[in-house]
Formats: sequence, structure tokens, C-alpha cells
Amino acid sequence: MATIRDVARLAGVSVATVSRVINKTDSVNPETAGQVLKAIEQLQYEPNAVARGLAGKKMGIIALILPDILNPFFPALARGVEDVAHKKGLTVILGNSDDQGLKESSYIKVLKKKYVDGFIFASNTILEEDVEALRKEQIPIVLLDRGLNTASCAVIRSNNREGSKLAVKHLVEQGCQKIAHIYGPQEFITARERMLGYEEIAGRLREYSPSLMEQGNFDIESGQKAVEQLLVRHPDLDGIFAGNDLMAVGALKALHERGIPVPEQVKVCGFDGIGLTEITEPELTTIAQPVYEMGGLAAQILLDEIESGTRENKLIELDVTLIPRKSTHKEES
Amino acid sequence: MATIRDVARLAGVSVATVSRVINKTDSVNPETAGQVLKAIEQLQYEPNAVARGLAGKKMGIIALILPDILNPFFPALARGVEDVAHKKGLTVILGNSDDQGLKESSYIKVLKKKYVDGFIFASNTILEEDVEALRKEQIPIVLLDRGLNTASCAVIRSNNREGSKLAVKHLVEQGCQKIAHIYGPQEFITARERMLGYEEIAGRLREYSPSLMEQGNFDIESGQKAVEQLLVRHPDLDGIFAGNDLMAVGALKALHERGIPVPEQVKVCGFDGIGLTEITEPELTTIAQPVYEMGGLAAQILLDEIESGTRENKLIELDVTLIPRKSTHKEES
DNA sequence: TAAAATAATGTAACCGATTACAATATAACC
DNA sequence: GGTTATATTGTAATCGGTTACATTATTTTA
Repeated sequence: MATIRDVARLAGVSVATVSRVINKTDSVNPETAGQVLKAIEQLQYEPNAVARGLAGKKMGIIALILPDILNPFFPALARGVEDVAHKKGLTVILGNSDDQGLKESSYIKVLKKKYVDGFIFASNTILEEDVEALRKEQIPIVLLDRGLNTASCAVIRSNNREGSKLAVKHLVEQGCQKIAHIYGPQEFITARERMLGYEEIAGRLREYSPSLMEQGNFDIESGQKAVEQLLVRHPDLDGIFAGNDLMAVGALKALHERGIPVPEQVKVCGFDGIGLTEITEPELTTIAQPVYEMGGLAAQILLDEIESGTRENKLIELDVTLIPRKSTHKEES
Repeated sequence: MATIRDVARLAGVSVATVSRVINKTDSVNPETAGQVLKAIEQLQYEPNAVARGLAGKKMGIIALILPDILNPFFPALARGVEDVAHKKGLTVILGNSDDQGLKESSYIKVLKKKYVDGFIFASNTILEEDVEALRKEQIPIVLLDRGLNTASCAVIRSNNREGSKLAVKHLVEQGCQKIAHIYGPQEFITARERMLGYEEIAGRLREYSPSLMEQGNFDIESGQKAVEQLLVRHPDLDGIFAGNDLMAVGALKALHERGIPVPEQVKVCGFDGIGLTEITEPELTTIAQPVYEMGGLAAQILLDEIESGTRENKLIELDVTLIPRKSTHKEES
């Protein structure tokens, strides 16, 4: 591998000049630049990223820390981030935090030493002090799905409350009168917002009762259990809005086990828009978040901050979309 | 951030001695070491990974290049790799190649400049010349699912042929007599092996015919289409072995559309063991690959090679497991 | 007991870039 | 025409470690 000194020697100039040509940081005589370019070409020279990193304290790497890539919500996010980053010549480091603040801290510690350019956290557990520390060290950071009160950096999420309202309204339109809600863990702001959206619309219904809500865990099994509980209290419920798609799948399973036909007797709607929803039987109506776009946007904002050295503490809420499918289909009568 | 020179100054020794204490590369007087450790503690010193990387040509990063993290097969692989890497203090860079050799080459080019310690390719498209080039530069590399004929490095895959045989035998045991196969793109060695396994067992059946095989594309839609074709030729088929789970899901969809009951009239078996198979109706029998373990093992081998500087051109085939579920269930009579 | 091996430490080059500062030549200004 | 601004280039320090080589003190070996 040729170094900048090899190029300088061959072109008959100093390394500083070569560096100037490469980075266009300073004026260089066009003729000289020509020589340098020729030498670069001839030696197939490529600047060493690590040496650059050491000098500039930036390795051209962004870190994406998410709870668990196994959760079907995150691959699309990761892909969105990676596509944007790759287009700009940056690479992406992936970390799984398992929603443990400590693991996140440990990633931060390790990656700071590697001069990562910035962080994207798709997580609810990141500690405020960690955010603050990065802020102080001027390391850009973008958060996904985090509360805005604590936000001292850019935050991206989708409009969970509106999405929730969309879902419940849709169920009502399809003829549901007694709509239950399986909500996710309340430490997640997304789960709280979705619950609020549900309450806002469902609360107006004649059949509404707080006991129509049941906690789940954002996974399939908990959705299943929640429905079992709900059916004990309300055997006559005719609609279920699950706080995410996995729990909706669980709901579908539970209903199927009990022989309750979907959508004829009970209609089910999920939230997230992950791929699973297309392969259940019946296919699952859901509120789709623009997950891929969220990832792309997060990367875009991060890259902008990295490049400009500025920080924008804005909160961006992306629109969600109702995808009506068979699980909420209304029979024509 | 304190540097090694700060530590040296505070401890009253040279930087070389500090380095020796940190890396335990050379004998140091215990008393001196004590001073150094105290200084390190006091200054909260952490060695800078980039400077280390520059000097040692290793950044403590491994690259995982896979076709597409959106394909549900790969998150588990990525998680397996990351868990092992993280345990050893290494970080993982993720790249999506979309099965394009050129994109892979571009990742290699970029990442070599970043002094990545090694590569894991979960891909069929990597160019032989790229492997060879890395070999020459002593950069460790592990391949997943790649042909062994060309292998000049460690290769890990699961025993596709045996898995396939397991699947077909299982269908036979469940009473199938006319078993079709949807095979994947033949440039994938996995698809070829699975087909061979199918032929070996199914070829012995009385009802066997080569026209029971139909090409698919490893995605849901192609599975659906393949079944439609197959049903035209063989309306009486009673078993389908799909080359992967996604195509099996497609098969299920096609059968469901036609009102053909599964497993009563036709039994279906997939391959891979991804999570989707648990949420279809009926749940899908599949041949599970130990995907998470494969990732972990790949990382393990890579780390060993990185540490020892050796290369082992071994081919490892991991065992697969039949997971019988409702989609191949035999009615008791 | 002299010679050879081992332990402990320091000096300084090196990894391969960036960049502050200095130096020179040329162009623009009054 | 002298002075100041601008363009062009080079020198050498710097980023923050690792490590080859040299030096001195202490042990082991013959």
C-alpha cells in the first residue's frame, strides 16, 4: 500500500501539497495538482482512514445501537441507516443493547475510543447522563423514539398518538363497538402515546370501560395472554387494538385457538407495519410506521450534524399510515 | 482525555514502560508497574483505539457483510456474530451487499482502509479474486454458505443435503406420496444441495417425476407462483418441500387461496427455521438451521484466526433439526 | 570469577495522515 | 515604485499509541 509520502516523492512535492490536493483544503497550482493526481493514479494510492482518523478524530463510522436486531422492527431501521451512511461513504457499527442502559454505556465507552463520528440510539433506556456526556464532547447523537422532555439532541419518532387514533377510528368504522387495547410496557413512551390515542377515541364509545385495557410486553406471547384475560372480562368484545404487531399476532393466535372468527366476530389491528402482518391468516390490519425512512432520516440528520458541527435539538414526528387488511374487514350486508 | 504520555509523566517512567504495563508484552518491575497502574487509575486513562490501530494495523473491528438484513434469515446470524464479538471487546460493522459482488468489493475496499481485523461474508456472490486478495494481505476471512471447491478459507454452513433428506423423509412418514419441491436459485450452493437431497429421497417414490420440481426465488411471492404452476401439472400432489421458509409461506398462501386444506390434503415443509414459521396458520414444519450458532461460530473462528495469525481452510457443516408442526400433521385414523 | 544470559528501562523511530507556521514569488494597490 | 495581499509550497509538529534497539544492573553458567 502506497502512502502519502510515496506519492509526494513520485510527484516531486511535499506531503502537505499532496494532502491539499486530496482534500481540496488549500489552493494548489493546477499544474502541480496534475502531477500529484498522476502520481496517485500511478501508485493506486488510497489515503489510510485510520491515520486520517487519528489526525482528525473521526473515523468515518457511525454507531447504531438498538435493543435487539432480532426484533423484526429493527432490521428495516438498520437498513435505512446503512443505506444512507453507505451512500455517503460512512460505515455503520451495530450494537445490541437488550434495553440495558449499562450495555449502552459500555458501547459508548468502547466506541468513543474508536473515534466514531456519531451515535444513533434506537432505545428507551439510554441514560440521560450519557447523552449529556456525548453532548459535552461534541459527539453528535440522534435518538429514536425517546421522550422529548429530556431531549438535548435530535429525536425522531413517528406520530404514535395519531396512529393510535387512526386505528381505533378505523375499527369503529368497521363496525366495532367494544374495542379492547393491549398496551405495551409503560416505560416506553411509544406505548404510553398509543394508549393515550386509544383512550381519546375509545373513551367516547358507549361500551367503553377501563377494563378493556390489558398490559402486554410487546411480544407475541404476551399478546396471546392479554387476549385470554380480556375475554374473561369481556366475552363480547368485538375489536382489539394491539400496541404493536407482535402482540396483534398473539391476539390472532389466541382468538384462533378459541375458535373466534376474525374478522367476523372480532376485528384486530396492530401497530408498526412489520412484514409479519402480511403472512398471518387473516392478514393483519396495521398502522405502518415508516421505519426504513426513519432510519434514513436519522442517519441523514446525524451526517448533517457531523459535517456542520452544529446541533439541532428538534423533535421530528413522522406520519404513520393505516394499512387496512382482512383482519378488520367488514362484511357487506 | 489523558494520553499515554500523561501517564508516563505522572508515574515518572517512559511511555514504553507504560505501554508494557498495559499490554503485558515485556517484563516490568512489579513496583514500577504499581506506579503506572496508579497513574492510570488517577488519570482515568484509556488507551486510544485509533492510535493503537494505526500502529498495529488492527482496529478491533470485524466486518459482517450479508446480502440484506431485511431478509429474516440474517438478523439471527448478525446477533450471533455480534454477541461473540462484543464479549471479546470487538465491534461489528454491518454491510448489506444485496448479493452484488461489486458492492462487496466496495465494502472490502473501504474497510481495508479502516484496518478492519477480519471479514465475515454471508453471501454467495463474493468474488474469488477478493477472497484471494484478502488472503494475500493476511486479513482473516470466514465464509458462510459458500462452495467448498473454491474455499481458500474457513467456510461454515449447515448440512443442507441432510436437512433436505430429513424433510422429505418426514413428509413420507406423514403419508405423502407425491411430493413436490420448490427449489431456490441454482447459483446458491444451498439451493443446489437441498435439491439434491430432495431428489435422493423423493426419487425413490413411485409417484416421482422431475416435473414435480419448480424454481423459486427464495421469496414469498415466488413460492406462491411456483405452487400455482405445480398444481397445474400435478393437481393431486400431497406434499410440498420448499427450499426455504419464505417460499413455504408463499406455498401456504397459494394453497389457502385455492381452498386446499393444509395439512389435510397437502402437507408443507420449509427450510431455515425463521420466526415466521411460528405464526402462519397452520404453523409451518421446517428444517431449522442453527443460525444464531452459525454466526457465533463464524465470529469465534474469525477471532481465533485474528489472534493467532493462522488460517484454517476447514469446512464446517452444522447439523440441522426437523421441527414438526401442524403443516405436516398426520391425522390419526 | 569472567562470560553470557536475563531483567528492567529508556530513547526515538514509526504507523500515515493533517495542519500550523514560515517562506517565497507574484499580483494588486496607492 | 514601495507596500500589502494572495497564491503556492515546504518544514516539521502533531494525533497517541507500539516497538526495535540500546543501555545498565543483576543472575546464571562454565
